[in-house]
Amino acid sequence: MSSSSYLDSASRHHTYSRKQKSLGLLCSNFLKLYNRDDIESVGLDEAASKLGVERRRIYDIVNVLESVGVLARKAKNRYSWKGFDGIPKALQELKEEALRENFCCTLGSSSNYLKVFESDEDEKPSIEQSGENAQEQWSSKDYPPSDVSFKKQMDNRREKSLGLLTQNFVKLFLCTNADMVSLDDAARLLLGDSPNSAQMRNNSAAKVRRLYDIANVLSSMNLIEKTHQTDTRKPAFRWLGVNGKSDSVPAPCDKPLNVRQSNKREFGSDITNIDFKRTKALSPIDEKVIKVPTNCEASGQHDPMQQEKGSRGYVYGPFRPVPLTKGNDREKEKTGKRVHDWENLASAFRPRYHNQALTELFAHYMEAWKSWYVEVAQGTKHKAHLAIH
DNA sequence: CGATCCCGCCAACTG
DNA sequence: CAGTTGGCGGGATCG
Repeated sequence: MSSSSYLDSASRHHTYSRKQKSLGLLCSNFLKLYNRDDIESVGLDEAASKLGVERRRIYDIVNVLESVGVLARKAKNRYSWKGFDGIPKALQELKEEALRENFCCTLGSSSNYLKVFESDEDEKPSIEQSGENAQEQWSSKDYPPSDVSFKKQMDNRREKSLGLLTQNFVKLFLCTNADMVSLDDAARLLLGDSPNSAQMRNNSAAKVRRLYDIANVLSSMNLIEKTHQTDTRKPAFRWLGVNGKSDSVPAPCDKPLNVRQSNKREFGSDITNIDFKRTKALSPIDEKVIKVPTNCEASGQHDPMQQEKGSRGYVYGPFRPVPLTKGNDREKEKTGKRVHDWENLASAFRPRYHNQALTELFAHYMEAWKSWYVEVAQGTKHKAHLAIH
């Protein structure tokens, strides 16, 4: 019962908000749900139902998370959770791989493209067993050991995968000395847009969609930040690195500053993504397709309406302040204070508000704002002329 | 309008 | 062959 109230309220203020279903938000929720030390395995179905989204969406997230080392494919329907701790290593490997492949570039102006080759294999699973026999790569039970077997178009599919795209996207940052890349450049670079081959895969537009997808989940992890070129207003991405603190990125030289520390991003109010269809699915006869078992309290809850815009489009969902925790550290607190057992709760029924996380987030928002304010106050356009050019 | 990007069809890949 | 993965791009939303 009560499931109808969703539709009811949805149709009432027929306000379908795309923001509430964004990949980034979903990723945040995914992270909130699994980013704890007692997690070591993640099931796709499990995640999908807990988060209240279709399976397809989980794949999107999982793919990019895996590319960054947060997850590792363990088996069908199963991923092992590495957590944020896995990121540094993954990035390191990506960087090495990039160098090895001469992925590096000069990222010139828009007229300076460069192709991104993908030699053969991609990254190694994770563990490097003194590989003298590194032929244990992905799948391929026993591919022809003979020669490279022409082309080896193996993974013709993987060629254009979100995962690979993600890795290349990240490599872009790891290799470049400027940590800001515009959307177009990224698209151009990752596309392997050919110089004169006219209507080559002109789908740059199509690829851009993927880029947005990737950017969204990467953003939700605070690895990057969506912005725009300081004067061109052109959309761009800035590398933030692992948890705000510059990680192992080489380039310590140039690039003036860049207060790389802005934890923000609209984290959602509700972990579950109730199924408010887009306005179309008005299936006449078809029953309401509510996939979430639901029946949590279904009255006035949810209320997507009450969110207020932050200074720059960051929305805060309705959160519920919690007495406990003054948390100042995200991701794995040192003071192993055993909070609630959300894991269980989550299993029992759909979790709704993640008090603790939200509280922490709020603190971070404040912090981020402060730093921004300072940053802005001290010469708005000033640390701008770096990046691309 | 153009920039974003969600949705979900359906093909490729497993098992 | 059924189930799992996940390209791909139509078209709704956002700004």
